Amino acid sequence: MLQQTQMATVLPYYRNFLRCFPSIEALAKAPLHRVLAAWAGLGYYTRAKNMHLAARIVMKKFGGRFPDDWESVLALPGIGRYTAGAVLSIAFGQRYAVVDGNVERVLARLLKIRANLKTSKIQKRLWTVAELLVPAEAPSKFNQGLMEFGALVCLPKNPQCGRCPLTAWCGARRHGIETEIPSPRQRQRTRDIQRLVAVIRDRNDRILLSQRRETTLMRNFWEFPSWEFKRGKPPTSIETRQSTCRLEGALEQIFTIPLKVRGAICTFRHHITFHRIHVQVFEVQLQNEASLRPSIPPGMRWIPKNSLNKFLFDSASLKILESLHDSAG
DNA sequence: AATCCGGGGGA
DNA sequence: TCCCCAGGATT
Repeated sequence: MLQQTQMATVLPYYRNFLRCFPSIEALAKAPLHRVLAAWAGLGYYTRAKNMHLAARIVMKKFGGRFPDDWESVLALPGIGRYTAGAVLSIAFGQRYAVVDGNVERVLARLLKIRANLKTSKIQKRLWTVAELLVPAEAPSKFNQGLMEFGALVCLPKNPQCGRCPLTAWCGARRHGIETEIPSPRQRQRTRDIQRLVAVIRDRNDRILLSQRRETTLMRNFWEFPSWEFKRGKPPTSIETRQSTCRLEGALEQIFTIPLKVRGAICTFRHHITFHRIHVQVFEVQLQNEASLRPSIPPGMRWIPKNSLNKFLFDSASLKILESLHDSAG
């Protein structure tokens, strides 16, 4: 859970997760959708999938007992060099190093490394140093202490050199360049994506939802039928008419029943990593009021409005749901 | 050895 | 908008 996610963000999820799945066995036996439900809102959902799979592997291959050797731990899905080191040192007291974002920064300042820390050359150096530093005695305390030191004292923006016990050994401090290290990382260029969302209702005020299956991305999550288009630049509000046509075209390809785009419900932007998704939500109605059993594509379901809360949604879909409540009064 | 990964929180 | 976060997998 803590991979690329701050401690304060993780804690409530962690507590709830352990309530839901108090043991490896409980986690392994649970269906994936229940694991994802406990993860919903935390992001990077492949972590949940990996942890679930890892629990099943531990049950099958290690009889439910978490392995305590480097190769076995590292081979588990979702566990890389950092997590393997953390588990082996903290849970099993073995002498392995950890280099997370905090340790990276602390060591880079101590060693006065001005280069990009993400290159494999520098990473290799940082890991080598961390492995030299970690003591055989209480590696758990050393590793956690080093990470905590980075989080509380050797801060990214305002390093607390005034109350740092290591200034005498700090190369960056000696040259007065502690705020210039680590060097700014190069950012991914954000990509604009246009997403057209159809809120389709039937005569009983049920709403059509589809579940993501084909994709590995956010699989099992439910969403409103939607179509995405890559953009060179963000769409403008003037393009609503164009979007309507585009959505109608997409609907025609999927549905055999006549549908009519009524109008826009809301528009908002949703950011995911380096994607900037311009979401346009449209109200869509069944044209043929007489069709009692409107045939819908596989993977889609009519959901009564009052049971929407039983389904797993990502953040963007939750925003749409909120707007529906708002517009419904 | 880069590059990508479809998250979220805080400033 | 920018920056960071107890990184991992893929190519």
